[in-house]
Amino acid sequence: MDVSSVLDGLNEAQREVVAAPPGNILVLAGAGSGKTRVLVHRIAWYLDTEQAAPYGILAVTFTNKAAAEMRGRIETLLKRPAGGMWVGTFHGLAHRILRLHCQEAGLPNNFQILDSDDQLRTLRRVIRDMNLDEDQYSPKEAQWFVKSQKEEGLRPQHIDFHSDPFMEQMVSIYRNYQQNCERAGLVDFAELLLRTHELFRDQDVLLRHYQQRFRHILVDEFQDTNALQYAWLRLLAGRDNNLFAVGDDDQSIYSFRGARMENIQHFQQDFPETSLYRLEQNYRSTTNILNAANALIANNTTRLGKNLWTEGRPGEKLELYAAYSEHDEARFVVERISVAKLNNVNYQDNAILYRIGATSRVLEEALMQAQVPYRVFGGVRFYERTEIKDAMAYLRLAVFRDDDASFERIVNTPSRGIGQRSLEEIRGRARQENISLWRASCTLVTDKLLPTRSRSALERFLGLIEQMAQSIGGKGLDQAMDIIIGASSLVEHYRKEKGERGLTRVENLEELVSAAGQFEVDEEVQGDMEPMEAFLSQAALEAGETQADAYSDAVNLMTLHTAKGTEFDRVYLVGMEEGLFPHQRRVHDLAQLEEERRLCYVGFTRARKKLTLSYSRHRRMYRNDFYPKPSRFLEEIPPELIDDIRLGGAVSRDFFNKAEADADTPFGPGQRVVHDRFGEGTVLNLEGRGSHARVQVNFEEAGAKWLVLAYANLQPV
DNA sequence: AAGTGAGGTCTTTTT
DNA sequence: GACCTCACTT
Repeated sequence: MDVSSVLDGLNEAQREVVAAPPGNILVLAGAGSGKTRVLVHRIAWYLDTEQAAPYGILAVTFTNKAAAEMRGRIETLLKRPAGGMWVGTFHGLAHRILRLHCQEAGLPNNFQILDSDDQLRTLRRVIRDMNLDEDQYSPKEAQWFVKSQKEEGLRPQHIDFHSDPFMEQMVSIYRNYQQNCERAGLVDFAELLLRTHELFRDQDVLLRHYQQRFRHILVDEFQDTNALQYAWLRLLAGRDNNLFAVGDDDQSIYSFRGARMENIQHFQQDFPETSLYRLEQNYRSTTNILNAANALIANNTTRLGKNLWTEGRPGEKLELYAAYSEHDEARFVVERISVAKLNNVNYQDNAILYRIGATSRVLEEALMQAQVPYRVFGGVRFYERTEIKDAMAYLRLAVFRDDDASFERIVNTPSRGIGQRSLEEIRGRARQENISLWRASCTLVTDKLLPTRSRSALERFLGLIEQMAQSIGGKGLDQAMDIIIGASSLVEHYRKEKGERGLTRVENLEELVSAAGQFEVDEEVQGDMEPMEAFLSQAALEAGETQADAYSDAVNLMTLHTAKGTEFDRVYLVGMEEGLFPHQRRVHDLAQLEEERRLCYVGFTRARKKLTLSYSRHRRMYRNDFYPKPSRFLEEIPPELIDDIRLGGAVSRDFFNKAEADADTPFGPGQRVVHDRFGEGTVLNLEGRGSHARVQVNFEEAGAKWLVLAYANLQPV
């Protein structure tokens, strides 16, 4: 085959990486430098030069989206399906391995996956059963503890609690939780990785099998790997295989979920004879944007070092808007977007980014008012919604009775007379005999150990599940789902919920039936699984989308974290305020502050043509008023790269010094207000203080007027 | 056992 | 402003 086509369209540095001799390779690739591109071409190059068969390649990412995209790009490049290659997420691949070797891994062959929500519920249960104070031993904290211990590769018996009674108790919680999971055949996310790691570590034959198979291992976004994933890779790569890792330490923004930037820094020590490459040419942004991003990130001390450059033109300067309130800020952004739309900039080429999700509300209101279509990324995903999880729990229980998490979830949903008392009985029995809740219930019913009323309620529930299991036998997935939902009375239950909420839930349940109908076993990813098995695990492993219609022309709203990996012509980064960004809780520790700065860097480098920053001098959040200072990150940008803007032509140069002014008047120029008699208008000017304060408002109908604030009863819009 | 109202909390996110 | 948990009532 023609090798040159794989190298076509790559720059010198990229070509060098793609065609590098085999061995361990670390590629430090800056934002927009063609990171994934290089990885995809590297795979194609292996195949085309016949250094590897698809069967010998393992490509790993973090998200399902990235995995799907990678597979698609490989196939496009090769112009044929990439059969036999393993492409997936760490968790997806670990899951596949565990399914193939469940016996060796000590798991039942129909084990189920416990998602974070199930895990938290289970832990809360465990803590209560231990009669511990939930304030002292919070389920959240226990969840964090269990997760981080597992990520360190530690089982309860390995943990040294240094005779600290609190830690000792945490270890007990971990132990009991794990016993619960074993009994119920449940595996949480971290467990997927840890089990696989232990499997490889303890079963030499298996390890050697996979080591000999996957001669070429490729990892994207390497800076996001956690300790366990790193150990996993080290084990699998062994001494002889080729590990190809691509990452950017400047875009490491996930330490809070266990990611270790150090993994990049230790790579060269841990993987012998590593060749290091850098990709520093950026193909995305203008010089002005890149210079701002470079200047910003240069303030970080713990960097491997990299400087992005571009051959592009300087482009427009950055813009900075100092708003009077979050409403003013939102209106400014919406107005910019609307004006741009008139100049043929599509809505979908704009993104509004923010540090925390709560910021989106005001922006959404402003967009809605201006009738600008938008979509918000993030939020609760399809398979995470209450009603969907309920229906899935019925299905899971019908398929696998020992699934305690599902049992707990639906035993009394909808309410059927099985209350706390009965449940305590069931749990006690389960613990005593070390059996699942289902089996405990069965013995309680046959031994007639409950009050008649509770017993018959429980008996009806057991009968319901048995009957479900029978009637879905041999049926297609969608039919089975339909039967389950019908028999569960969930629709009737949720229809009772007030307002639009209940309606959406019922719709979602209907949607679930069609999702089950459309589900196809992905041969490349789940070839070894039964459809039902594949469906249930997929629901847990990839919780689905939050928003569907990707094709419509709409403004994109998302948090900075969600924005990683995306790019847009025009980016609006709002809320550039101390306390909000960098976030209050992350300014006291240098490492955390630097991660905030990297987050800012990620935000800047999303923009192709135009980057607009804004902050507000007044922000009402939760239930408090804040008068924040502009973010320190703004001061780290060379001033000559920024234009600073005021609507109506008035430009203020000294925005850094006057953040505290006008703190006692709720209105500032640019603010939209409504007056009882004159209707809506925009504040033009302000004078005086206290009871003498007057505002000049330009009303849509009545024109410009001066009003005394104390009498005018103006309301912000 | 089930339904209602008060009170506390509120980064970021994937699997 | 919204959500979740808990305590109280019916």
